[in-house]
Amino acid sequence: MSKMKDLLECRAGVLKALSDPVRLKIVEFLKGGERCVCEIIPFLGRSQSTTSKNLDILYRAGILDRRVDGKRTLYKIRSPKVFDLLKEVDAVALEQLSSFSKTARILEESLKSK
Amino acid sequence: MSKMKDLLECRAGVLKALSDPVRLKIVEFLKGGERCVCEIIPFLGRSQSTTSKNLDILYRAGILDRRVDGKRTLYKIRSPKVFDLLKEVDAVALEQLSSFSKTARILEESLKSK
DNA sequence: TAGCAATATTTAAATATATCGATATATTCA
DNA sequence: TGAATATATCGATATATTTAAATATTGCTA
Repeated sequence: MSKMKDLLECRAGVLKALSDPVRLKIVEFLKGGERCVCEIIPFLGRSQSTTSKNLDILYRAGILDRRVDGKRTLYKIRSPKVFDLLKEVDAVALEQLSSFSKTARILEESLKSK
Repeated sequence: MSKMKDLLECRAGVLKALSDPVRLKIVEFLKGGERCVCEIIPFLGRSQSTTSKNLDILYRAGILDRRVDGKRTLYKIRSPKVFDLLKEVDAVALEQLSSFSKTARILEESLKSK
């Protein structure tokens, strides 16, 4: 009965793909819709190879869709459910960290200013 | 204006704490309510020090609460919102991976048998 | 076809993470 | 107080991750 183990591995896969600020930034950027890698690179401010690798990680985790158009590659969010997920992450971070004032204040203000 | 950066770091913190199968297993176990470390150790099947360290990671991420009672330490889920979060993770994994049949089938069956 | 442009992939180095055995710190109890 | 128990912390090691430079690949365009 390692069904439970498999479930936990799947969950961990999605969570791990999202647990990096650079990749979260990509997800935020793609909120605006499909984007070319050539637009994502300057937005991230990382090297081309780093950007490409992080996009690939999100793609293989099933979070992004990819489409080749000529010599461009375009990425987009596969399902808006990711945003529901992130909303829950914020809720957990907010509620559960509200005692540890510093982090909570940062979060609260970040959310307010949206 | 690195508010966005801070927000992303907070998110990444919560996500990173949860992105490990051992720690997800702890969270599942604590669904049953508050538990003593001495109960968690045999359940996990990891060393005492590993167990203690993983509990600490979840505690410092604000996901678990900790209470000392005599020579025991008891841990529990700080807020049931974590389960909402994990539900969204499952939803993303399911929907977005359903094309990659293998992983999806594993997940689907895991969820069915609950 | 030659050459350029956009991406992906490979490689290597730096950093982070997971794990365990050993040791330290409390707390209870005789 | 001293022994026993429960847990945390330290130190070391193995593994994984992140990143960037260099290289490879693919599709345009002249």
